[in-house]
Amino acid sequence: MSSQKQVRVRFAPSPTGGLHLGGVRTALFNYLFAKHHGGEFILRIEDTDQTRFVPGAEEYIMECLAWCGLNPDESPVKEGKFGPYRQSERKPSYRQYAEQLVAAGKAYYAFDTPEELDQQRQLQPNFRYSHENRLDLRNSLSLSDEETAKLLAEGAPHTIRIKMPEDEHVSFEDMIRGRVTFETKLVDDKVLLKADGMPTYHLAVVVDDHAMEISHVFRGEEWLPSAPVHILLWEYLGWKDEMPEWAHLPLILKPDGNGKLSKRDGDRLGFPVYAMNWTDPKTGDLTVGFRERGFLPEAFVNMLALLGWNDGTDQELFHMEELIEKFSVDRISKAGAKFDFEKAKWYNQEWIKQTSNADLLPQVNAVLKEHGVEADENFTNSILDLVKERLIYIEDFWEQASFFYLKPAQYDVDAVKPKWNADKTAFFQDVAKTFAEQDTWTAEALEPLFKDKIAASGMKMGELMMPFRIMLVGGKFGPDVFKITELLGKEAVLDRIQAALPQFEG
RNA sequence: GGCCCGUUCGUCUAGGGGUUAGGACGCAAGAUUUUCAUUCUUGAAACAGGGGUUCGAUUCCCCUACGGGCUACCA
Repeated sequence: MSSQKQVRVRFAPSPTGGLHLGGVRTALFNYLFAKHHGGEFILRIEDTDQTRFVPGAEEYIMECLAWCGLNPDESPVKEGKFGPYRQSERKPSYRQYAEQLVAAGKAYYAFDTPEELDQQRQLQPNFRYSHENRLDLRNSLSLSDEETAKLLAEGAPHTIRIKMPEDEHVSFEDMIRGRVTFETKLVDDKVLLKADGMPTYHLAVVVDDHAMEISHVFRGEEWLPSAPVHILLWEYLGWKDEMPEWAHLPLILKPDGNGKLSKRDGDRLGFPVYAMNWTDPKTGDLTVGFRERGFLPEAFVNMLALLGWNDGTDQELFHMEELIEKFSVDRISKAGAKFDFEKAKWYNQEWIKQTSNADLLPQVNAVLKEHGVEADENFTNSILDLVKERLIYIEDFWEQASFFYLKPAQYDVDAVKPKWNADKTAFFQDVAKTFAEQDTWTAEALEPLFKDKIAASGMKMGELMMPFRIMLVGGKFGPDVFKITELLGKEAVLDRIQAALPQFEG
């Protein structure tokens, strides 16, 4: 039945927590599945009255998705036929369905206050609101109809809870895990509608998925224990035949130790956990995101897709089109995956190598600007050719190439001074003189010139190449020294030789 | 505690009744190089344990252990 359905999938983040690795990956897998099957990807905001007012949170989510290239077909900003796309704006329908369940005997009014329930939990360590004790608590099952009617008429605060069957098995076929079975007697009577009239996730997700004709649900494994509640709800609401297929994704775990990856782990271990910079609305603390840390979205998405999925070959680098084409649910692994930041960095490095200069240049220019440098694009483009494969992050460009733009502020004198002598000074004065007269300023022309002089001087190559490099660069690193010489240009090279010599002699 | 899910190198994983158990990251060594990086080559490194089933189990089944998730009027 579902195989004939239009594939429609949704991502339903809450606006309170920012978009971390797990969230983006859930969005990604939803997206890949939908697009692989030519279906639609819908963004629904799972907000409530309390959480909807986090300033900018919704925009943040949409910006993250856009950065990752996961553009929803429908969303709060791109409306379609299944709106509204914010849970807070769908409020009226939830109560109606909850009442419908009560009328059908599948749910009931519960008048217990949170305080009363807390008390129960104190008394009984394993307290569950369930068939075992629901008749001892204050609800429409234990009270007479008159009492219930009276309480409702008085406007007594109440919730609506699902009435779990006493002894049934609920089972379903998970697309990733196969058949999963639960005993209803061990599941509690979850609250469906809160006293404030807002639905809990359990009610909202079922009502919304039905209204939006969702065909497949991909969500984190942490939802697996509440799946029986959702399955029963689909059934009780009379929508059993329209129920989506389920897939519970393995969790992303801490790199060290155990447990779900959290924002704290990033701070502790020095890597991002959010797609983009995230400011905690409560504490005001800023957590650096992958984007700001210098990740290419292609690398970020690629890395996330391969965390728990592979195409069965040794291929590790995929662009989005390829991921869509090759995505397949039965290649999703079952076990949680520890996040490895080293591997994430490797993906980024590989993607920088793969990305054209033209695409990289705007970001490189931004890095230069941060350091107060404005430069000719062609000049930067040539430098990029030289240093591209050394970059793990775009920001590394500055570390690897700043000497092209700025004369070294200090030199690694320890590397040259001890072995310096008057012959070397003379050698470089001679080089400077020859270079000054040189017309063809290319690496190919300059290199033989320089090497001939070395041969003539009787000194060793290493004794003179290294000082030359340090004159130009400041340290013992960087690309081919004659390429640097070429790009720097005659004037700058001569200037740097003269600037460095006194330092080496001292 | 209860329920549910999981378990192949340190990490991400491929594989699957008979394999030298493959790849990648990281690590180590070597080659190249005027430096650093890149690149290339090589190396160390894994089937959680115990029972079955079987001629044969890392692969299938069960148990145990371990890990994780959930157990809110949060999602």
